[in-house]
Amino acid sequence: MNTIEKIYTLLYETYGPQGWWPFMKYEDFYHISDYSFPRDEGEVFEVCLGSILTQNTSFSSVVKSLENLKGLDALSIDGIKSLDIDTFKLAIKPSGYHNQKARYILGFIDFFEELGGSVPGREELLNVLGIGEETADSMLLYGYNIAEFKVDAYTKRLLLELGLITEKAKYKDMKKLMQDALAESIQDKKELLITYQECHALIVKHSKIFYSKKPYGVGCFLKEAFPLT
DNA sequence: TTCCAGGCAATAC
DNA sequence: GTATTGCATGGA
Repeated sequence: MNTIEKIYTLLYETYGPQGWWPFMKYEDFYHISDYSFPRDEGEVFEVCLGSILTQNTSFSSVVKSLENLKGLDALSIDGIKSLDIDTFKLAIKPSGYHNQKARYILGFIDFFEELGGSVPGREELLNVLGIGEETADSMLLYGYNIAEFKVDAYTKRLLLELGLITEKAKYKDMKKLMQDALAESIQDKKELLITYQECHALIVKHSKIFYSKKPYGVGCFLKEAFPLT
């Protein structure tokens, strides 16, 4: 087992399955151990919407925005389109950058509707204003069930602290590192997809505890298990 | 009060 | 291609 696989195993044994993506219709927003989601276009859109809203923002703030939209009966494409722009901005205000994100979301809706239910390519997504590498991978991984590993600030912080990358590592470097390592002993496509989904979620779960404030990694059992590997 | 959150685009070299 | 800056709110 390679180091990344060992890290994943330790995290999974510690925290259990996370069951991302969280959905608003559930009491606790998650569907632990149920990987049949998303199961319709509306849920795919909810993941994409959340992916944009959560940019540089805590998910608890995103939940507030989603609840605002739900309260306006606007947690859907048609719902959002029925709102006037100021009402929409106000609803997503808790997530920050509401002026930008409102533009991004409306632009994405146009793109999403043109897809007509087909699966967008990664490059295609990256051409949409407001969608960068992480957001694209978030949509593909959790919205479209495509095995594109999602790297975020936590992932970099953790890999850095464990000495597995250098400060210069780019998004695509870290993504390849994670994907290749996790794919090493997994042949089944669905199992690999679920592993990518769980792994990112577990990294966030773990990092919220040990890598949110400096100095990073104090008390982190991964650092003890893999001292400067 | 400061720091950080499940980033991205525009701009300047 | 790399570095810097603006975008904004909420919680610890």
